[in-house]
Formats: sequence, C-alpha cells, structure tokens
Amino acid sequence: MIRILIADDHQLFAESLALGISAIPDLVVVATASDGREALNILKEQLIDVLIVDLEMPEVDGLTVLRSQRSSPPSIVVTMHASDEQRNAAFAAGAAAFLPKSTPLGDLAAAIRAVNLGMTLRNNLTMSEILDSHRQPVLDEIASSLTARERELLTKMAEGLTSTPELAEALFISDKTVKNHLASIYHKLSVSDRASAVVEAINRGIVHTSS
Amino acid sequence: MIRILIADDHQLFAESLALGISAIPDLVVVATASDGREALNILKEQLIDVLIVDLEMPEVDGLTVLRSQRSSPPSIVVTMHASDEQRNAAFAAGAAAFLPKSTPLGDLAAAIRAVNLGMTLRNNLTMSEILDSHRQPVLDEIASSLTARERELLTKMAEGLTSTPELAEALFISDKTVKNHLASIYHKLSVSDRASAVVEAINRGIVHTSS
DNA sequence: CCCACCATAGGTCGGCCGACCCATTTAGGA
DNA sequence: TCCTAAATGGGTCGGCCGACCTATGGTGGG
Repeated sequence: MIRILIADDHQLFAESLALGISAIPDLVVVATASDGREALNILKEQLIDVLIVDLEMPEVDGLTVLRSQRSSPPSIVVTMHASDEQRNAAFAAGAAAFLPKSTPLGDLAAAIRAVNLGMTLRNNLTMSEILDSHRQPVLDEIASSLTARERELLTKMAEGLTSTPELAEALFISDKTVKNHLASIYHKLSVSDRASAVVEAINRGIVHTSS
Repeated sequence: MIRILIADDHQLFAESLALGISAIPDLVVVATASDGREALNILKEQLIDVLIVDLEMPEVDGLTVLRSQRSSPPSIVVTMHASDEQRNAAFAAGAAAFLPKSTPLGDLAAAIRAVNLGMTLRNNLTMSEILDSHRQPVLDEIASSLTARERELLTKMAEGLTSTPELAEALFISDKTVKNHLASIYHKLSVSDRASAVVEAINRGIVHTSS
C-alpha cells in the first residue's frame, strides 16, 4: 500500500485525482495540500511514500518543496506546461518523475509504483518499459492464510466463474470439493457468500481485476 | 439522472473528474472528450444534460464549443486562469457557470445540479455533496443503461452488503424491490448472480473498490 | 515416525436466491 | 400531451447455496 500526498492548488484537480488514485487497490491518497507550505507541514507529520506535486503553486512553489525535501519521499512532478526548462529544473530539484497533466491516469499509477521502488523516470521511453513490469504481491496475514487452491477459486470467481459447476469444471474437482473450499474461504475472510468473498479478495489484493 | 460530458485536454483531470462524478447515483459521466471537435461530435450523437468544458483546448477551444451550442446543454466552464475577461467571455458565449479549477469538488457537484435545473450561476456559490468514481473513455452502453438505483445497489454490494435484507435496509426499500432491481441488473450485465454482477461492475468501472 | 494440514469427496437440510409473473405511481422524453 | 421507463411492492416456486459433519489419502515438519 503506497501512501500518497497530492500538492496542487487546483482543488478540482487534486481532489479528483485523489479519488481516481484511491480507486486503485494498492494506492492511497492520505492527504492533499493546496500550497507548498501545507505540503511541507504534512510531510513532517505524516508518513508519505510518494509525493505528487504541481510546480505552479502560490506561496511556496513545487520546486521549493522538492529542494527542501530532496529525496525523502520520491516525488512526481505534474504540470500542464511541460517545458524542457521545467523538466530539468524538476529533476535538478530532486524529482523522480516528471509528467504532463495530459498523462493518462493508468500511467501515473504505474509511475507511482515505479518511483516508490526507488526508480527515477527521466525519459518517457524507460517509463513505458517500467510500467508494464509492475504487479504486486504483499499479502496480509489473512490473505496468506488462504491455501493455493482457495486462491485459485477466488481468482476464478473474480473472472466471472461464480457457480459451483463452473468452478468445479475449471478446477477439475467435484462440486462437493468446491463447496468445501468455499466454506473454508468464507471462514478465513469472515464472509458468508460468494459475492462478499470476491469483494473481500479484491480489496485485500488477493485477486486482481482484469481492467 | 444527469448525463454529463467532460471536455478537457488534460487527461489526468478529465479522467479523475469523471471518476469522481459518475458513481453519484444521480450523476453520470457519459463521455469525455480531449478537444472541442470531439466534444461537438459527442454532443450531436448523445443525449447530454450538462457539459463541463475547459476553455483552453487544442483545435477547437471551449468558447467555440459554447458558441456553436449556445444553451442546448447548460455548460459549466472550468479553467485554471480565472480572469474576468475569461469569465465574461464564457458567459457571453452561453455558459451557465464559470468555475476555476481551484473550486472544491463538492461545489462542482452542486453546480451541476443547479445548471441542470436551468439556473445560471454568475457569482460564487455555497454547496455540499460528495462524489465517487468512474472511468475514462466513453462509458460503455451497458454501464450507462443501468439506472441510478441499480448502480446504488451495485455500489452497496461492492462495499460488502450482499444479502437481500442488508441491501433493503441500506436503500430503505423492501426486499421485493431489491430483488426486482437485482433481476434488472442481471439482465443488463448478462449475469445471473450477485457475485458475477459485482465482478462485472468492477471490471466495467461502474463501481470501485474501497481500498 | 507422527501429527497437522491440505485436497479430495460424500451426505443432509433449511433457507435464501433467482426466474417469472403482476400492479401502481411518477417523471421525463418524444 | 402521451407514453415509455423507472421505482416501488407483491406472489410463487424450483433449485442452488451455505452450514455442519464425516472420511480418506497425501505431504511436510518436528
């Protein structure tokens, strides 16, 4: 779970982006700041993994934030005027990535994961390569208490195979065994039906959505 | 149900905002456009209740879109450079509201409802409400064929409320009505049980996971 | 060498679910 | 204005689901 701080004086953008990012299972926006000073305060008080910052901000601007923080949390600069000067200034100030606001949301998500791992995305080419190679394991206790077969069942259900006969056929086992596995899953996830089990599995990152 | 078109060349903004707006039961982002020409095409083809448009766009800009449409769908102009000239120009071109991108997300939601009712917001407002999430290109036909109530049901199920009594209580309706809505959802999503419905809804971006 | 755990499979049974009917009221689009 | 569609509520019924229990063979750790 990557904790993100968004610093942007355009609230519509900041809040919307926060919502958009939070819809991604392994990313969480823990705070938004509408100027650099506020951002610096939050950075002091909260645990932030990745900082997303706009260069243009009133009072204390993005570059100042970057310089005063250096690489404590890896930072992604987003801007609407993606000039080379800005780009160079951003990296000189310690940015780990530089993206225009015309970037698709999915690419930003991948960039967040990349810089969180310590990578620096200096050009768009290496970026697209890095993006694809980002999946995530990291399972909590409950998730890891599930057996391989149980996870297989959850995966199949997340693919749309939710009825007993479908699951039995997909895993080459009898209907009875499917129901046994399901009962075990329900107990471990503290649920009592297939729909809730799938929701829990997705929210815990045990399975992934296709989209 | 208010059908919204977002026209903005900054994809991060447009997609995020679409995400923010669409899961509100009475609001749905039917499409996003990244330039004025695309916006005009969509306006011709689809039924749009409210247009959210950025003034600065490549090719055909926001003002041009407004002038060529006049007040067919009431339009909200969002911009990052909120000058008086832009403001006057926007209203002269037929805008129903003019908001800087520093507007809180909640105010925009209220503005959407207001202009949809025919109001023109020439000065600042005070409002409330919250939002959720949705996705990027054109919301597919199946997703937008769902009614507001049906999406509410799906949202609740994605939050873990999957049994009939739970859903009935959450939506303040009878068990029978819940089952009626579910039947309608199954038909539209081509599934036949709650678990598959939730999976489909998540994969289509109709609902989002909490984490 | 055991014991714990997993994967497999079978049985029973109450209850909820999903399919298919229907009706009424309201609101919005043609 | 008319008519479609949405939202609400009701009924029936077959069947699948989930809870609980038992059993066996395999595998791995102590």
